[in-house]
Amino acid sequence: MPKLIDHEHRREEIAEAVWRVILREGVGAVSVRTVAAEANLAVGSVRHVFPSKKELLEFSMALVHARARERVVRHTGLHDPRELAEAILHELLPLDSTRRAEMELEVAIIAETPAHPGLRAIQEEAHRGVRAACHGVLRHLLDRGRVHPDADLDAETLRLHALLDGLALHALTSEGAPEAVAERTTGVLRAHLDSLRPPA
Amino acid sequence: MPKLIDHEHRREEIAEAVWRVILREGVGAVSVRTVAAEANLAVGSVRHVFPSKKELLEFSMALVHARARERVVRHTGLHDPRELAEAILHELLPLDSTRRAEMELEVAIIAETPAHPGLRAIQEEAHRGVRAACHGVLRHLLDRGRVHPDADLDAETLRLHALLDGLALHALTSEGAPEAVAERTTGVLRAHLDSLRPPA
DNA sequence: ATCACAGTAGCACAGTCGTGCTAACATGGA
DNA sequence: TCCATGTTAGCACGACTGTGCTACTGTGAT
Repeated sequence: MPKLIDHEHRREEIAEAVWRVILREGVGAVSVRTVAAEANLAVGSVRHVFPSKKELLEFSMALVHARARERVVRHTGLHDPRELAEAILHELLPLDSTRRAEMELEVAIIAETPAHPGLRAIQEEAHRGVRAACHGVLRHLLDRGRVHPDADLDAETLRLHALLDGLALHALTSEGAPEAVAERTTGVLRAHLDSLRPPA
Repeated sequence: MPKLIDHEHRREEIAEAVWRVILREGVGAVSVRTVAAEANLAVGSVRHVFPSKKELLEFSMALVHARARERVVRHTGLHDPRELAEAILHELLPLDSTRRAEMELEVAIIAETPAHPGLRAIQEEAHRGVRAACHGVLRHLLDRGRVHPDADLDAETLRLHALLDGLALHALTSEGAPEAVAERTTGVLRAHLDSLRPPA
């Protein structure tokens, strides 16, 4: 038997190279050659693991969502419902460079769907995941009396989800120091959750 | 004097060809050649008006915003504050094919900024415009007693703006019949404006 | 020591890209 | 009628693209 390579690990290394290229030069700069150079591999090696560009791109984008999902579930043990809510929702906002990169990649995915229809399903699955997270957070808050009992849970889920993604988009495109942007973003989210509380 | 061409008109025709290419095949498919073909012009004619691809792309994207702005200001005469608010905000949501196309182009602009830094300023100007529209709408509602007088106008502006763009993003990516999506989107917005009203 | 074969390296092909450039064309003022 | 010139048309260049393909390398089980 010849030398064996951990395929999954290699695929993730290459996907991360794809990410770096997109963040630095945009999706348009992603090519088998640029990615191979970024990963310090020969083109042949990349194509050995990803036979076509389509698979390269789809795997890289799906991995973005997988990583985010991992981070979110890591918070599910928190007890205080408000703490849990903010921890989970903050994972889905571009508050540091890692999460910011994820959001930039998310936009790139959406923008690329006309050219790569295979990305649509990947994007939709992530969309449903975030929606479910919003629903879960609100349900938890409602059950613990932190949300007005007359609230329409489904409607509030739509509103929170839209607010969350809108804040994410704005944090991505707005100018200013990262800390100031993060502070403003979390402030809006905090105020929104406050506005859902039952009267004291 | 030889044949004269209305340059401004020609530029808009070409920009609309750029839009069609982006919507059908993605930003990556925009090239001097594909755009010339889409506009039924020779490459030379396109390059006569837009000497480089950079200018072609930047003008096309700026025109997206100009068109949207035109539509928004057309509503400024409305009397009822709530009617005015919804009319303006609806112009900024992808509720029909025209506005949907605009939102797709908006995402393409954001995704292209790493590759074309000149688009950043264009995007930021549009961002400030929408923010100002949200502020104006809320100020108007507040002055007419349709918003709780204790409300923090600046904070509510940030929240409404994020909600609006989040709803726009979701209307863009969500599956389902366009009418159903539009109904759900406007419903969330209506509920949000209701939640800002002073107690009866 | 041998050798099957996973992994690496890279050439070749046909196609597209942006841009510099020249040449033809057509038209309105003289 | 004639010509200056705005407009159109398109060739040429070097660079880049995705993919098919072959040749080489190194390793670990036999």
